[in-house]
Amino acid sequence: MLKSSTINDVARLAGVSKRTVSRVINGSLAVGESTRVKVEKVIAELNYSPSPQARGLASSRSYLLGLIYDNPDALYLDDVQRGVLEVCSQLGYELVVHPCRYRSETLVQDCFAFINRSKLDGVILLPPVSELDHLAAALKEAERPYVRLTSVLLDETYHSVVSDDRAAAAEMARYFAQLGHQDIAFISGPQRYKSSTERMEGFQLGLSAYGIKLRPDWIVEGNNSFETGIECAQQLLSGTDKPTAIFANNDQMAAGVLKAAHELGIKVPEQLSVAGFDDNLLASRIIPALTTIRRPVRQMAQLAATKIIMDIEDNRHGAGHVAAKVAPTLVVRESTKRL
Amino acid sequence: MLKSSTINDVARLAGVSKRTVSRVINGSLAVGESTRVKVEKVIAELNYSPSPQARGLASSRSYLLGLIYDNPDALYLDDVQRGVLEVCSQLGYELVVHPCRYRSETLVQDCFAFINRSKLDGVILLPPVSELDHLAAALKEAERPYVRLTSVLLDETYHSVVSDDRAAAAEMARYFAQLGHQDIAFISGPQRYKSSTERMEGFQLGLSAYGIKLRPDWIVEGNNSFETGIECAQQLLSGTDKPTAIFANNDQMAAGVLKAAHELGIKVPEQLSVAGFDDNLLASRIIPALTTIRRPVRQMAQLAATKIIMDIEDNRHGAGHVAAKVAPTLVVRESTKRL
DNA sequence: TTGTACGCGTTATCAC
DNA sequence: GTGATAACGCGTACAA
Repeated sequence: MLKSSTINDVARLAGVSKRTVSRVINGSLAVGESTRVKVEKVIAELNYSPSPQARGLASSRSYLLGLIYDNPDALYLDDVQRGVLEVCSQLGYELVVHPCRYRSETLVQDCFAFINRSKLDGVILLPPVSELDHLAAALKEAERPYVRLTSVLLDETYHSVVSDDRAAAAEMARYFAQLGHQDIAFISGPQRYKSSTERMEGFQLGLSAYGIKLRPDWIVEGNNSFETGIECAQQLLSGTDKPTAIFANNDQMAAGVLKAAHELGIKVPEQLSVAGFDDNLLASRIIPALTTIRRPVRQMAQLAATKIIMDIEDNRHGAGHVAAKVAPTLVVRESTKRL
Repeated sequence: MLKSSTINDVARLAGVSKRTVSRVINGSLAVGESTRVKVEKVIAELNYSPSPQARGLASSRSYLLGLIYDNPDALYLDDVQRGVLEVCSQLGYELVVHPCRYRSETLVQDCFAFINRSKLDGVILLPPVSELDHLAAALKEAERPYVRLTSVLLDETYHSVVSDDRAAAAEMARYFAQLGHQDIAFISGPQRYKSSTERMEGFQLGLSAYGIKLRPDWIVEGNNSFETGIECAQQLLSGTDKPTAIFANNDQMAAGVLKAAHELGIKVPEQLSVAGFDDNLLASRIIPALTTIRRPVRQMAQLAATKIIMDIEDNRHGAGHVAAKVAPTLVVRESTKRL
């Protein structure tokens, strides 16, 4: 493990002082053109790159970003990680991951232990953890840069990247209505999640534009799992009059609906249209392939990384001007059909 | 962002020297019992934790582990991350993720740039990147601790955690045979992956124990994607005589087989038994639920983290004695049936 | 058993 | 514009 060259080596070979090299590295304007060129040449020759460790020690920064989440959907997570990395690795940051438990009493403490231990420069919060206002408040209090990925604006724009789930759900409603469906059911996610209420309200709003109102007994709540999707569907499909279409809060539950329908001998999409939300791996693989909503997760992650780095590098104003809202899109597949 | 306390604060309040505090932190034996207690008390009061930054600078370590992968399966990745973190966060390490491109010409350079930039203490390699002997060789050459997660032993045991895919595939063969199947087809993964050849050979070996031999034209190669799964299945199921069972190299392709069978009007499992490998999210959600092989991914990740930290902390001997092999298990669901 | 002094690689404060 | 020099927080010869 040959030790790499240091700023001293560069300084010596370039015949200048450490301080000057440091200036060049950090793009200070106050360096003579010829000196700068000379130094840059040596840097290139030595293949030198500054040590984040030492850098951090001196400037109390770590060049480390944290990703905090408690997310069941691995695909979503992977997408986020890749999006964040595309931005941050280019700017000299690395990403440290931190799964946690949303319902833990000690969540805030856990997060801060994580942050302090590694002296993270900032953290990105994924839903549903991102919806926790007290966590965000604590972060703000501690003046620790953070960005929240959410389904509705909950914070200043420089702290937020939001996907307009409400509008997306409304679009699904419009699509259902235009397919001729009137008897529509909705399987919601846990009401404690903002994403759940946003999607439900958006769906209802979209439906009402067509004069359609959801029957109260056709709004049931699951916990976003495959299993509760099955249970909710069984409940919905066991009555004498059945819905002709079901919109589930996510793909997992929609898959559960498919399963339940299959067991009840109900054909999808011939007798029942089903749609989900997320467009995760499942959606395109399952039979029939699921009509769903796709969020531009990768793009959201990139925006989040951009914002947080801007904030860290003392340009919160700039961070506020990066787009904060992205639009999910409807993906039509095989699980929905004109009535 | 109030600055946290340092080793000096602890020393001052405990009325001892820095050096002594340092000894306590690092568990040196050469500290008087009363002194130790006193120091530990102050540490607790101050909620002090040493800065990895400064620590690293002084001892040229970073307390950072890297995870290098180019993996299509997000669920697998998530499992690995959680497994690694369970171990390493407890021992004061953090995990930095690094997706890369398996087929890149500059893969080794990329990885080393990543490692050197953050001065990682060690890296964990996931398949298929873990199968690259020249990467491992470079790591060894650079004396950088690493552990490879593979499907067959490719390296010293202290560099390896392997799942016995060969044995697992053989078990699937036995299961198929005992179900009475004789006309069996196999969809392999890319032959450049060791995991593919291991599974194929294991399957063939297992079958031969029952006097069954795979017809050459019933061994087709996909690239582990859903799409190639469909294509391979179409090819397999278009002839006059069809196999009664298909074993695919992974769940994605098995899902493709289900899709193709569905489109061809072939009922699974009544007319065709299908099995996959991985037990990823898909397997239990799809209709019919997939019979497959489950690897103890979480456990493998924990073992890998344990080994690498042992190696880092200069106990390679110990690392070699941690289990290096784990056994995947057969998970029977609905997609297979007695002939 | 405990303490002193210095080094790790960088940034930041001043002078010049 | 440039350069000594002092931090930053911790580990570690070397002494005591």
